[in-house]
Amino acid sequence: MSTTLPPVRPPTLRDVALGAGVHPATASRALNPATRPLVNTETASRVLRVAESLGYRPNPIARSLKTSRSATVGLVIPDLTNPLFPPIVRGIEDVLGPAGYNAWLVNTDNDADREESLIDSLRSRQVEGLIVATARLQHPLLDRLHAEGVRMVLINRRTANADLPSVTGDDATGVATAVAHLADLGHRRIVHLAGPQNTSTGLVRHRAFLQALRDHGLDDDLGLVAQCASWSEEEGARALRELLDAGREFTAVIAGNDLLALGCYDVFAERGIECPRDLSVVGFNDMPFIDKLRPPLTSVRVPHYELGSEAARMLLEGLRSPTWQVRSVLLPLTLTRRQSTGPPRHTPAENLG
Amino acid sequence: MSTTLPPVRPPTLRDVALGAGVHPATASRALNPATRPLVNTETASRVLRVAESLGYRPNPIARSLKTSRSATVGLVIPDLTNPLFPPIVRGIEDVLGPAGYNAWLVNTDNDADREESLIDSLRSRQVEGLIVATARLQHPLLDRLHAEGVRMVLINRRTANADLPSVTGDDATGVATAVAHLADLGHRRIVHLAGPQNTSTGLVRHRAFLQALRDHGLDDDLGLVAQCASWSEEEGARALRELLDAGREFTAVIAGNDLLALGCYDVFAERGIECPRDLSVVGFNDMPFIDKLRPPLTSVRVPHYELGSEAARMLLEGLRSPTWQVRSVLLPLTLTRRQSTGPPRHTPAENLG
DNA sequence: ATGAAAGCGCTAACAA
DNA sequence: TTGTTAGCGCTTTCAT
Repeated sequence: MSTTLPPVRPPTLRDVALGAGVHPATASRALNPATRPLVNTETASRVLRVAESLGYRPNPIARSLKTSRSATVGLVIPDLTNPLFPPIVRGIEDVLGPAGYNAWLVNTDNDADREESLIDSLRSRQVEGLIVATARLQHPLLDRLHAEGVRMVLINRRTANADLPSVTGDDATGVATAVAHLADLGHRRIVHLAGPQNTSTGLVRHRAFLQALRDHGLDDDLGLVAQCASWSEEEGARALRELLDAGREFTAVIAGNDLLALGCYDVFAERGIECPRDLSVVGFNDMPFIDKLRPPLTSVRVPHYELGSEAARMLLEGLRSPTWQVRSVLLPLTLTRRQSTGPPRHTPAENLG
Repeated sequence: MSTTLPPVRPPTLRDVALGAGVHPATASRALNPATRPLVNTETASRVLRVAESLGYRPNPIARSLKTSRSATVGLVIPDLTNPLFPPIVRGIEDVLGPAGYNAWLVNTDNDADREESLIDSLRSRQVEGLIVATARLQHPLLDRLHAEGVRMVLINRRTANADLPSVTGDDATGVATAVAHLADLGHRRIVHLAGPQNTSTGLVRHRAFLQALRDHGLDDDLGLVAQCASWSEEEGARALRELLDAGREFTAVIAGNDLLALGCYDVFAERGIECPRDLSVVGFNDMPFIDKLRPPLTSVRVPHYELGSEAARMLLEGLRSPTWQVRSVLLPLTLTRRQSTGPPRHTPAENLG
């Protein structure tokens, strides 16, 4: 004997206005802290009370449609399964949240088409800015977005186009520190597993490596660098095997990142190489759990959380000021010394008393 | 002497309609594949041509406002820095993408308030469903959402309320397999580091452990379980120390998950315990890079990618059919045997010929 | 201090 | 097959 109830529809601004006996426009003004001063204090509090009692929640979609804003920024990640990114995301969210912004994450899987379509979908949802972790040195899509005036900060990697604001690690200094550490231990023949040269991290670390060798008066013949096609364990293992098979003599390896270094560990096991007695290794990033390896990996620590928080701060600044002073920030890196580096087995003659 | 140009406004449906000489409604029908059959083939192709040439992109915000739909689902993650989740996300996106859906990720940081506000923000953005990885056994918020008819699938963990559809690993069987493996190796005194008992994974694994001990006729006094307050290395280390300090005798540890097992490794180093000679360890999840530990960790593999893809399929089904047959799925787990488990040092007397 | 009116861009009855 | 009309829920001139 029950009467049919109308479907429960969430209360709208109109309902609040009706309940408070005011026009929707007035209710809108009362509800928005920025415009609240425009309305009579008593009226305002009445509106707020009614809104509260009705459980009114403003509809952000309607608001976006009207204002073309969304209080949201998009986060473009190449591969979430890389342990690098979660701390970056955390850093970004910790800054964005208190500022009233949400972050929407998308995962491109390192696929340029997917990247374009995802960025498209974010933009059409009125995200107010982008934080992009997928930069390649040549990146027409990002150049175009920048030209269109899209608010955007690159993170972790940069493009060759220095007009795009970015927050990255100071890779060159990081590599120099790693080389200095190994040279101090007595190493004279150091090799580098270079990451993809179409990324700034791959290229900068590679160049800095060669420069550091020269600075320390170490051998810098090109045979001491092996190219990796991707930032993966497999490529790291392949590259190290290549150097060993070519009969190169070396006592230490600087890997372009920790995943490449992880690949080296596989080769150690495979070929009975003992680390660091036979070969020292340095990684890059100091990613989570890397200290749990045997031996724990010496790695150049990149402050990922700070990368994220700094990029978020920079973007917020850009969203606030219409004329945006573009900057690029390099954050300092530090070497975390662990047991994967030690003196070379045969101390070179020139180092003996 | 330049005239002021109007700001470049992205073309709207109206612009397309104007260009094609039709009414906006007709243009809308032509543009939407589902309604295209309603319009004259020639007209349709004309509209499409104009849309193409104008670079028209439908505005999903306006569409959402009108239709109350969004082609988007929300993904609620407790802590993205846990390596568990990236593969889950990948599995979800791989199913959602081809179905025309986007996923928006949010990170609750295990904070119930943050969780509520983020879910709120997703819902107000008209997400059509939720995949929730934050379930606790008692979870009033999720109960309420379910009661409100929100389309939702729990993943990895469940609530005590079995009405909520879920996709989880078959933890009980997984634990039984681990115990069987250790028993086969000759272990008689096995301890368990139990994860938080307010999560289904923590509780189910704990109970299954006790059951498995009984099934194998092993000792099951309660002193062989140590409680961990969180799924962290620190708690794992603390719990193991507690058992050792209490003078418990045991030859093997089943950790509630890999992070707890990682904590055990710290204690091994600290106390000069050699694994597996002095103590065997089994982890849970088989998370990335866990095979790179020394010794590589034996772990119960949870098929995270499949958890994600299955949950996504289930949710899509729910979105399509108004009457949703709620199911809960348990995916089978498998033991990945590595070098952290071996026979106990002293084979118990009853096992000697 | 408040109300009236218009419209953000789209879709879905309904009518023709 | 196409056009008319109305409205999703909100904000923002403009007028009072």
